[in-house]
Order: sequence, then structure tokens, then C-alpha cells
Amino acid sequence: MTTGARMLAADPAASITAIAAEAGMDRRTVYRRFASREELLTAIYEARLTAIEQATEDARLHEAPVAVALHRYVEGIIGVNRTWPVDLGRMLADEPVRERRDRSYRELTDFLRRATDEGLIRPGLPDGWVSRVLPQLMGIASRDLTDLSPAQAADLVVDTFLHGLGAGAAAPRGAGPGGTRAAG
Amino acid sequence: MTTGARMLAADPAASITAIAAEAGMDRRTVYRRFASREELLTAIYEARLTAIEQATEDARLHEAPVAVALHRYVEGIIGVNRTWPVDLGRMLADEPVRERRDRSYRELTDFLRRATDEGLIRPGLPDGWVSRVLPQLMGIASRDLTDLSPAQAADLVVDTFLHGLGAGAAAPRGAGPGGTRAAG
DNA sequence: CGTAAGTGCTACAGTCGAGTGACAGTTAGC
DNA sequence: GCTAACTGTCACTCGACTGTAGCACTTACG
Repeated sequence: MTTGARMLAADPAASITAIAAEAGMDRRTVYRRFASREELLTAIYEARLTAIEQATEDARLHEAPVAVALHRYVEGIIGVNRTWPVDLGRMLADEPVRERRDRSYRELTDFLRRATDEGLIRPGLPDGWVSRVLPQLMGIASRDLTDLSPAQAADLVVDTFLHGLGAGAAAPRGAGPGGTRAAG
Repeated sequence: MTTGARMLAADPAASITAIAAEAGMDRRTVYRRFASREELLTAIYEARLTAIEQATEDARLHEAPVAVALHRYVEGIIGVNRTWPVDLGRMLADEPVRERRDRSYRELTDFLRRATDEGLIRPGLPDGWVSRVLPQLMGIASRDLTDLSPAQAADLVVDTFLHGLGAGAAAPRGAGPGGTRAAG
């Protein structure tokens, strides 16, 4: 099913025929597993959601030290993004799926608030800015920096997230000049 | 035409009927102005490209001090993003349009290289990371922080881009705690 | 060997959107 | 009032996709 997800990530309007072809099976076979197109999409998104929830749990966002939890979370989500690259946001007709998605987002927001309270993140930033920047950084790292392992990509994302790309900040340990250069 | 672009931004697969309806005219009228759907899309994207090129020129990326040019560029592009929110990337069948887009991207990359050479941006980062993070930050600010003016949003984007969101960095002048809070 | 499950393939109806044609109504300028 | 340009509307063809039906084939299992 992951291959079909990759197809949908490239083109959310992909036809069942195209999705089936990429997965190496016939269009009719897809309909034997999923009653409709919507059901297939829901199944894929649910798989992604489950992976996200697993990664969130593994990161122990509520208990672990914020710096540790942040890195573990980023690394986990980058892995999820690569396994289930499907973007969605459009195909959210299902109320239960939408609710699960919102819960995951809220969990991230709560964690980032804790990180702010504990002094890791600067306070006073506009609402939603912090919790939108982080997923986007993870998204870029997942999509465009395929040469980096999830752990290496997480180093870069966390460092960029906390310190930016200006010259006046500390470079990440083990990701310095010449260390993790990726191809074009 | 901007209204049609807003429609396409929300759903790239929007029908001509829907686009025309949002623009307050009949589907048939659209076909009188544009020979085909592809031509309409091309026209919209060309309008965005022209605005981008104007903003790039206004920022004087080659001559102005890098810090100044960066801020001017970000402010300009945020304005463009709000006027022409269309995302594209998918609808790039036209070779000339694609080439213009690539040229704009190259211009940004060149500028960011200069900014690195002159010590504004940290060297040794993976290829493509810097030039992908900045547009994404501008995109979030354009879409989700609608309460902020382009200038205010640019303050935030530049500060985040250079210093990140960690507590150990200087907050932007005039965008401190309680200053530019946006509604959730 | 025989059966059952799963798959590929062809064919079909229904829907939706793209694009075109023809006609009627409206507005501006003479 | 008359004309020209523009627009709205009805009606059509064409193509692509969804979802379903039926039949043939392969594979595994007893």
C-alpha cells in the first residue's frame, strides 16, 4: 500500500488505475480490497496517522526532557513522512480521521508550549507560528534531503528550528562543514 | 483573475465552473478569454512570476547589503504570495514558464550564496537546505499569519530564518512579546 | 486431481469536466 | 434607434474516471 501512497503524494488526483499500476496490480483488484476510492484514501491516511501516533508516543512528549523529546519526535516524524509521504489536508471528509489528525496536532502544540515554558523556545511568538514552522522543516528534510538518514535530518531540523541558519549560532554536533552535504 | 487564483490555491484540481463562479462570471466567459484550461493556468502563473521578478528586482539582491536585501525580498515575496497564492509545481508543462521559475529560484540561490560568503548565513549546510527553508517560512507567514502586515511578517520570517525559535537568540525589534500576536 | 481464493482482463453504465456552437440579453458609443 | 462588443444560458460532443459484472487463469492446499 505504501507504493500507492507515494503515487498519491506526487499527485493527489491520481486515478485508481495509476495507483494500481504503480502498485503492480490491476485496478479491479484495488476495488476488491477497498469498496471505493474514498475508503482507500482513508486507509492510507489512517496508516499514516497510526505511524504518527506511534512516533509521538515513542518520543514521550509529556515526560522526557524537552530537548530529548523534540529530537526523538522530529526523527520519528521524518521516518513517517518518508514511509507515508502522502500530504492530505484536502481529503479530510471523514470526521473521525480529521479528529485524530487534530488530536495529533494538539499534542504537538501542547509539547511546544511546554518547551516554551521550560525555556527551550522563545516566548512571545505569534500564535501558531512555532507549531507550523516545525512540521514544515520536517517536511523539507523528509522530501528533499533524502541523502540524510532520519537521525541526521533530525539533527539539522532541530538545529535550524532552534538556532536558525544565521552565522551567529552554534552548528549541530556532527553535521558541520563537509559532514552531511547532500547532492543537488 | 486574482480570485480565480485563490480558488486554485485551495484546490489545484478545481473545475473551470468553480473558478468562474468564484470570479463572478460564467464558465463560457472564461473560455472566451482563455482558449483552454492550460492557458488560464499559464496566465495565472505568469502573473505570479512577473510579481516575483518585480519583487526580486526591487530587493536588489545583487547590490544591496545582504541583510537589507533579505528583508526587502522576504517582504516582497510575502506580498506576492498573498496576491497570487497559487502554489503550482504540478502545472508546469510549459517549458518557458518552467524556465522563468528556475531562473527566479537560481537568483535566490545565488543571493543566499552571497549571504553565506559575506557571513550572514552559516556555511557548511547541506545543499538546497537554505534555499528551501526560506520559501517555506515565507509560505507559512503568507498563509497562516494573515493578521500581520507583509512588513511585520517579514520581520518574523527573517528572524526565524537567521536565529531560529530557540530561547537563546535575540527577538526581532518590534515583534517581541505581546507585540504581534496573531489569532489562532 | 479437484476445489477455493485471489488475480488479470474485457466490457459496461453512470458521472463529471473540458471545450464548442448557437442564440438571447445587455451596455456603450455613434 | 442602431450597431458592436461583451456576457449569460442552453445544449451538445468527447474523453477520462468511477464502480460493477462476468469470465479465464494461476496458485495453493487437501
